[in-house]
Parts: sequence; C-alpha cells; structure tokens
Amino acid sequence: MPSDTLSRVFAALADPTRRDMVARLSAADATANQLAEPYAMSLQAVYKHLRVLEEAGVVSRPPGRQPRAVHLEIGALDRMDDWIERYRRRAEERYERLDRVLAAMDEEPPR
Amino acid sequence: MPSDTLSRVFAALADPTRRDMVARLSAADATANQLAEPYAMSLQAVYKHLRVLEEAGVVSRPPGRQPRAVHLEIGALDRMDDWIERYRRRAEERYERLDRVLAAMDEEPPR
DNA sequence: TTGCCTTTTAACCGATTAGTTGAAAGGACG
DNA sequence: CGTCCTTTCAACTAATCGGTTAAAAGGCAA
Repeated sequence: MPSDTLSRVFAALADPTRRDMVARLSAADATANQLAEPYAMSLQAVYKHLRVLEEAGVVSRPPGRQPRAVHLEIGALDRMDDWIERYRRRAEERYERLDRVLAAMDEEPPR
Repeated sequence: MPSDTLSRVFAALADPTRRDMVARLSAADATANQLAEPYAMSLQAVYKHLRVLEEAGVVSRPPGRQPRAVHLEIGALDRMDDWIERYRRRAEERYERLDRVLAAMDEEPPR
C-alpha cells in the first residue's frame, strides 16, 4: 500500500475487475450501475473499486446530478506508459549494443 | 492476488522497491547482493521481492554458478505496455471524435 | 413531503503482503 | 574436508485487500 502515485496506478490495474472497468470505460463513460452489471458482486464492492481507480487518478467522476458518470483519465495511463517505456527502451538499447559487440567479435576473433 | 499473468506484472510493479530494482536492472544485470545494497531491509526480503518479479516474468535468473545474475526480461513490460496502449489509444480516439463533432456543431449551429 | 434510486460509510471476515528472525541447504574453493 | 558466501525455507507479525452485509445520507421528481 505504498502511497506514491505511480504505485497506486499500478496497484489499481493489478485487479482484473478494475482492468475490465478501464477497458469498458475506454469505449464510453458509464454510471456505477452500468459498470456493475456484468459482475457477480455487490454494488458497494463496485463503488470500492471505483474509489481505488479514482484515488489513483485513473478515473474521474465529475460531481453533479445524481447518476454520476465515470470517466477514464488517460493521463494516469500516460504516466505509467512513460515509466515502462523508459526502462524497456533502456534495456533494449543495452541488448542491441551487446549484439553489436558480439557481431564485431565474430568478424574479428580474438588473437 | 489474482493469478493471471497481467495482474501479476502490474502487482509486481506496484511496489517502489521492485520498480527501483527494475530501473537499475535496465542498466545492467546484477546479483542479489548488489541489488540489496541500497535498501534498508534484510537480504531475505530482497530475495522475496526477486521471487515476486521472477514469478511475474519480469526478471529471470539463469541457474548455474553461485552468485546468480538477475536479468530484466522486457517481454513482460511489452505485454503490459500493449494493454495500456490499447485502451489509452481507444479513449484518445474517442475524445478526438468528440472534438470533431463539437467543431462541426460549432460551424453549423442547430436550427 | 414522500418515496425511490444512488452514493457513501462502517464494521466485519478471510486471504495476502511486506517485512522480520532463525535455521537449513547449496555451491565454490583453500 | 571445512569454511564462507549465496540461496531457500519456515514461522511469525502488522497492515492491506477484496469482498460481504447493514445502515445512513444525498438528490430527483411525483
């Protein structure tokens, strides 16, 4: 339960139900009731999932008239993507460098 | 603790210590002792973190002679990246479509 | 106001997590 | 062989998680 933002986003998406919610919200905003429909769990459990997503900044629920729409915030996904991509790329470049070194050693074997 | 692969990868990276390990491993392979050095925790705790990363497929540790090198496996990051990118893009396209609709309504107001 | 639907809060449960300490294997090497 | 370093296993704790039920607010409209 580390409280930094990135940890909260990863933790929020570590649950299949919440990932499914995000997937569905990527197509259209929805109310809590609409989101709850496919799941075999209480409505309160769904609200708990929504709170986790909201506190991670993955989702927002503009206050206002009663059935509050749940809206996907892609900014949080972006920041997570940035993190992953940074280290993925760093490792990838390292492997490519290694490949070039191996290729060079292959062309000019050690004496 | 849902057991599907994607959940395990997200959960593995939801911990700041494990993310830091991944960040460092993106630069170079390391032994458990090297990884443990900056952290104020027991060596056994570090091995536990390594096991979580390994079972998520984020890291591999080729068996063999004793100080086993820990190696970052970018495949797991790739799969996570794919998931995020899929829904991020879907939401993004939806917003762009909405923008176009709004722009069209602006040019030709309702009669 | 009354009533219905939505949302939140609270208390509880069983399982899991991140850490600890202690002990036991495994492997490299003089 | 013995010794030292690395790795794993086991048991324990405090905290968190995903779910439940029950109860209380909030908001909308007849």
